[in-house]
Amino acid sequence: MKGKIFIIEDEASIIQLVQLNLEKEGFIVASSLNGNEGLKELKKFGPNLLLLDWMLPDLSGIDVCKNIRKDKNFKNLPIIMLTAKGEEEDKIKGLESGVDDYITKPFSFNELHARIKAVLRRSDPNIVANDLTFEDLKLDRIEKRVFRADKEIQLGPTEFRLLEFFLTNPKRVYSRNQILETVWPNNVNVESRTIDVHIRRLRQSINIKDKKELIRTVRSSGYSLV
Amino acid sequence: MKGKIFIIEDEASIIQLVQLNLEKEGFIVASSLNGNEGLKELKKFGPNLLLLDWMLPDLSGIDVCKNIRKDKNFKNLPIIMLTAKGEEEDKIKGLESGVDDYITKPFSFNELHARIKAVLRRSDPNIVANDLTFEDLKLDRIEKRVFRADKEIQLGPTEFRLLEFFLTNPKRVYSRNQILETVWPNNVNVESRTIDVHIRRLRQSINIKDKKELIRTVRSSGYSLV
DNA sequence: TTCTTTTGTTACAGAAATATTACAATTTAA
DNA sequence: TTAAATTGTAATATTTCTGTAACAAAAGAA
Repeated sequence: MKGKIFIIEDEASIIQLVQLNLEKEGFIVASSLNGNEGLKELKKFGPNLLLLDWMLPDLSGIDVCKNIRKDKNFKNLPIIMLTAKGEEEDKIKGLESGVDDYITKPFSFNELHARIKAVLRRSDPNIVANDLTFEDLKLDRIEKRVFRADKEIQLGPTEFRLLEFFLTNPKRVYSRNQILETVWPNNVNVESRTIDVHIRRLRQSINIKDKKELIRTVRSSGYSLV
Repeated sequence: MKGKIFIIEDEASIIQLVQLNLEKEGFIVASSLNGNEGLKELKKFGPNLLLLDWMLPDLSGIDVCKNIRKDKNFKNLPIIMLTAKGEEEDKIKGLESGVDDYITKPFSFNELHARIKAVLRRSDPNIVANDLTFEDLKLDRIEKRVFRADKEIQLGPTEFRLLEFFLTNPKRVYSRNQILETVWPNNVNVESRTIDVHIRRLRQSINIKDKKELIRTVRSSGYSLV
C-alpha cells in the first residue's frame, strides 16, 4: 500500500486508464465523474492525493479546489490538476488557487506517476518510499542500487525493475502477464518466456550461497518474492 | 475459480468485452443475447451472479428479473442491471424489482468489477475472499499457499484448484460433472474417473495422521469437504 | 453369499511448464 | 569506433504434472 488517490474526471476512459495503472502501483483508488458527487465521495474516502480535472460537467476544477481548501480536514490535501492543451494560461491561476501541480493532457502514465510521487514525497514522505526492503534485500530507488545482506549487487535495468516490482508486493504471486504489463514499457511485445530468462538472471544475481532462494516459482501461476 | 457469472445483454460487443475481462479475472462466464433463451440457459448454468441488460429485444430486464425471483432456486441470485444513460429514472423501479445494483452504460470495466465484487461479497463472501478457510485448513489465493494446522502443504495446480473449489462451498456435495465443469478449463475432455485420482492426490496431501479425513465420498453422488 | 456397481490405489507414459544455455542483435559506455 | 553490457528468442534439458488404464477394495443389491 502506498496510499489512497481520488480522481475527479469526466472522461471515463482516462479514469479507467489511470486507475488501473495506479492500482497496479499499489495505490488504492476511487473516482467520480463529476464535481459535486466527487466532493462528497472524496470526503468519505479520505485520500492522500486528488487528481482533478480542470473541466467538469458541473463545477469547474477551481471550484472543487476552493471548496476543498475551505474544509479544515482537507486544507492540505495535495491536488494535481489535469488540464487540456489549450488551457495553458490558466495554469498559473490554478496554482494560485492552491493546486500543488498540474499536468497537461494527453500525458503518459509515467509522467503522471512521477508527479504523483513528487507531490506525495513533499506532503507525505512515508507514502512514497525511496527504499524498498524485504528481509535482507534492499533496493534504493533514487540511487538505483540493490543490496543483499549489505553487499551491493549489480543488476541490469530490466532486472532492477523486476526486483522493484516484486518488492512493492512481496509474497504475492504474479502471473507472467501481470509482470509483463507492469515491468515492461507499455505496448512492447515480448514473449512471455522471456520473463523466465530474466527471472533466472535476477535469481543468479541476488542469490547468495547458504541463503535461501528468494524468488518462488508457482507452477502454472507465476512467480513471487518470499 | 472465483465463481460463475451469467450475462444477458443484446449487444454482442459488450458481452465480448465484459466476458473477456471477467474470464481474465478468473470467473467462469456464460451469456445470452436475449431474455427468453437467457432464462433457460441461466438456470442450467447456475451462476453466482447475473449481469442483466435493461433493454432486451424480447423481454425487458424487469420481466427477466421477476421471473428469476419467482423461481425458488434463484430467488436470491444477485443481479446487477446494466442501464443506458437516459434510463436514470427507471433505476428506482429496478431496485424495487429485486435488483442488487445497477450500473450505467457506458461503464469502465473497473467500475463493473468493483460492483461485482461488492455484490458478491455480500451474497457469497467466499467467492471473492482472498483467504479461504475451513476448520484447520487455510488457502491463500494471493500467495497461492495452503496450510493444514499451520503447516504448509505443497499442492500441484489441479489439486490447488480442486481444494479452492471445495473451500468456496464446504460441506456441499458435488458431482464429478460439476467438479469437472468448474475446476477444469473449459472445453477440456477428461474422463470422469480422473477426478477420483485427483481426489486421492489431494487427500494424500492434506491429510495428517491422527486427524480426520477432510474429503468425504458420497457414493453415487460425488465428493464434499466436511 | 454372490454378483454388480462404484470407488480406491498404483504405476506409468506422454504432456506441459519451467530452467538453462547459447547466441545474435541492439544499446550503452569507454 | 571499439568494447562491454544488455536483451529477447530459440533450442534444449529438466522437472513436474496429468490423465488413463488396470487391478484392488468396498459397498449395495439380489
